[in-house]
Amino acid sequence: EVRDAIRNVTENHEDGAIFQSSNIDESNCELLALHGVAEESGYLHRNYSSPLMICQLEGGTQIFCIKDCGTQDLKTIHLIPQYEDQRNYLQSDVGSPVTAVLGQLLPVSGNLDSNKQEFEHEYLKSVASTSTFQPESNLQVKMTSAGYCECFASGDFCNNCNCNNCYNNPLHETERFKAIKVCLDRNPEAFLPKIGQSKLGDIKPHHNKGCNCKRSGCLKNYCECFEAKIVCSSICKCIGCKNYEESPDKKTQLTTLNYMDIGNNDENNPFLTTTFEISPKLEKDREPAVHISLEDVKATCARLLVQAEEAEKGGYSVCLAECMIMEEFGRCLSQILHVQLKD
DNA sequence: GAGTTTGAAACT
DNA sequence: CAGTTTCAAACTC
Repeated sequence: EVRDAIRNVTENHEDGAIFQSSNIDESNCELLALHGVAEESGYLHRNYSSPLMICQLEGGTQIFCIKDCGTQDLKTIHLIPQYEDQRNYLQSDVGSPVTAVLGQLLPVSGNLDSNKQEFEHEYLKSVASTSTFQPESNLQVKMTSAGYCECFASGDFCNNCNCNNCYNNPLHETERFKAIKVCLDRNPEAFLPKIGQSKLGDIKPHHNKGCNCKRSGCLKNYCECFEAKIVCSSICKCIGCKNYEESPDKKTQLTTLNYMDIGNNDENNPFLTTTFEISPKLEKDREPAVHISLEDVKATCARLLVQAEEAEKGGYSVCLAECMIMEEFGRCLSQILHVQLKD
C-alpha cells in the first residue's frame, strides 16, 4: 500500500503530500523521508524502532515533500524532536522544515520485490527535483555549535564524552533539533564531512573548504588538511604553506641538490652568461665542475614556463604552482647533471 | 597537568 | 565581507 501510494505521487510529481492513506499500519512502514514541512493541522509521529516520519493530518496520513535528499552521504539522522505528547508541534514550528536524514536506504515495507532499491532511488530523485522546501532562519538556539563539538558536527549524539551541561543527547532532542536547524540555516553544508573527493572519480581526497592556516605552515595538526593527511589545494587560503605534494623523485632531487652549488659567472646574472658552473658541496675539492650551457638554460626555462602554465590552467594555488615548478627545475638539473657526469 | 598557540566556526 | 570572539584541539614546557 505504501509502495503504491508513493509510486502514485512519484508519477504525478506533486509537491506537498507524497502519499495519503487513512489506514496505514505504521508498524509495518519504514520510510526514507528526508525533509518534510510541518502543517498547522497536523503532527509528526516518530517511531524510534523503525525510522518513520509521517504527518497525520485531518483525513489521513501524509508524508510530506522531500528535497535536498540526494542518495549520497546519508549518514546521520535528524528527526523532528520528540515533543511532550509526541503528537503536536510547537506552534513556533508550524510551517518550519522538518529534517530527517536516515543513515541508510530502508525498505518502504516488509514485502517489496527485488526492484525496491532502484525504485527508492528513482523515488528520491523525483521528489528531490520537485520539492519546494525552504528553510526558515528565525530560530535562535543557544547550544553547542557544529564547529565546536565534534560529535554534534558529525551528526552524532555525545557518548562517553567529558562535556559539561551537554544537550547533544536524546534527552534534549528538542533543543538539539533546533540547534541543528539553526546550523543548517546558517550553513547547509554544516554537517557534511570536511574531507571529500574533489570530483567524481577523483581518487585523491581534498578539503571541501580548504584551510586558512597562517603560522603553522600547514605542517602541524592545527591544519585540517595536514591532519587529514592530505596536501593543501587551490581552495586553501593558507599563508606560507609547506603542505604540498612531494615529488616521487624528491629523494633524488635532494641528493642532487646536496651536491650542487650554483657558482658565480659574470656579476651573478646567469642569463648574461653562456655557461653556469655547478660544483659539488661535498668533496668540493675533488669533484670536477659541471657546466650548464645557455641552451640548457633556455630549455629549462621553457619547461618551467610549461609547468607554470599548467598550474595556471589547473587553477592550482601559488604554493602548489611553485612546488610544480621547483620539481620540474629539479628534474631539469638532475638530467643536466646526469648527462655531464656521464661524459 | 598547566599554560600557550593555533585555526575553525561563530559572532558582530 | 572583514574583523573580533569563542572554543577545543594541538602543542610546549
